[in-house]
Amino acid sequence: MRYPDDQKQQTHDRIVKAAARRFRRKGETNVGIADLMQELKLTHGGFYKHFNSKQDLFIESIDRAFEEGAQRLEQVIRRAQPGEELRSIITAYLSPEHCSKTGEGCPVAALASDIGRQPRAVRAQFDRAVQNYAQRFVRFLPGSTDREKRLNFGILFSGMSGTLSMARAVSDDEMRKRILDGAREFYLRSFCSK
Amino acid sequence: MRYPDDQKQQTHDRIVKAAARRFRRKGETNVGIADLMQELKLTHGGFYKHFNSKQDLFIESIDRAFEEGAQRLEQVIRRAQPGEELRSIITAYLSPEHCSKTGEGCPVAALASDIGRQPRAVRAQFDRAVQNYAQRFVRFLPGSTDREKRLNFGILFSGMSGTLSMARAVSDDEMRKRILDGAREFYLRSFCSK
DNA sequence: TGTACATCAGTGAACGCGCGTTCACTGATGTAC
DNA sequence: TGTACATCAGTGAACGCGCGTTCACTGATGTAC
Repeated sequence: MRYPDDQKQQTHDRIVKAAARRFRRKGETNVGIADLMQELKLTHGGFYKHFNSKQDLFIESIDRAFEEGAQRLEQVIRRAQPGEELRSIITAYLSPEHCSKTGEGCPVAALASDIGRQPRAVRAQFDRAVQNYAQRFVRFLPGSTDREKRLNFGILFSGMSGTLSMARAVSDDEMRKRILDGAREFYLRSFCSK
Repeated sequence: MRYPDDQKQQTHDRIVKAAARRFRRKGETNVGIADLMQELKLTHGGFYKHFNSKQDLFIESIDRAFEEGAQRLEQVIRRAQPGEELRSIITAYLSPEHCSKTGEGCPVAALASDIGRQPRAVRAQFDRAVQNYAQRFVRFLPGSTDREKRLNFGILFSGMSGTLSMARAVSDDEMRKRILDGAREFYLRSFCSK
């Protein structure tokens, strides 16, 4: 073969990585295959050597975005004082940095409403990605049973994602800050002081 | 004039009303002018007698969606037992009915991430609409000052909107139910039992 | 070792299609005389 | 009262454009002999 053995896989990964960011930043419909490939110094024709359709790429991108998000979270946890893990998670999630970096941030906050409009195949992948994501972090949530911890995970993350979306939609900087600060205090109070 | 005096205004309103639903159901980019006009038995050319651009329609639709949302909420409040208003609001917001009716439901849950990607003009209108919406309901929120009530309003509604978006994105019916039920209990506990 | 051939990731022109927007036009009515 | 004209909401063909997808092709390399 004229290309190194793993070249195809590498290109595939580069496409998914770039797409995972673009989809979060611009939304599903506003990402074009040609633009995306051009960013990677490739031409649009080659795209279909790697994916059957834009939808397939979107599905893989969801997975990738959750994996990135999980790794970011694990880093936050590693840097936290023992016992302060959840506090760190909430503070990082509702920080101005996370708010401004949509493309590198939480896929739920960036894509939930897009995904709600997608066909079942996409939404089923979302289910799996969320479940896997949850599994890696439930242990830091309050609750005496696994069920309870999972429930709290869903409440906390879906709530924070809504706050983040809202903060991003708002145009006034003061208003955005108030939304983020208010919610941060609330979630810390509700989940970290028991 | 060949048409009744208020015909133009009426058509304008019909377009905005239909658009407010479509935008929420399908997302900003997935709504086409021609389809929208066809729904109203009109042709696409006439659209520009009423609006300068699709963006202008989107801006008016945001207002309209919030107004509809506010009226729906006021109806919920009117039907509630005195003192149970906030409880009714939370229960209605996180109900399966609201979850399944994206087009008729809360504009924040349906459009927040779309709006975050829009130019300033659109987002500024969103600010105003949210402020006005808040003003009509803050009195039902807990808090000893107006500032505190407003803060709680933002926390509660942005949180619930995230939960709703998440519930809509998920493909598994059981999972969706768990998300909604869990969050409903949580918000009732946090905001209604003090 | 040298040569002919097969492989296949990536190229770029072309496809049909739907979009937002423009514009010359229509035709029922109100108004001027 | 009758007629000519102005108005203007709505029509529908046409515009340029970008999209997702297809496909015949390229050309550097590995392999067979």
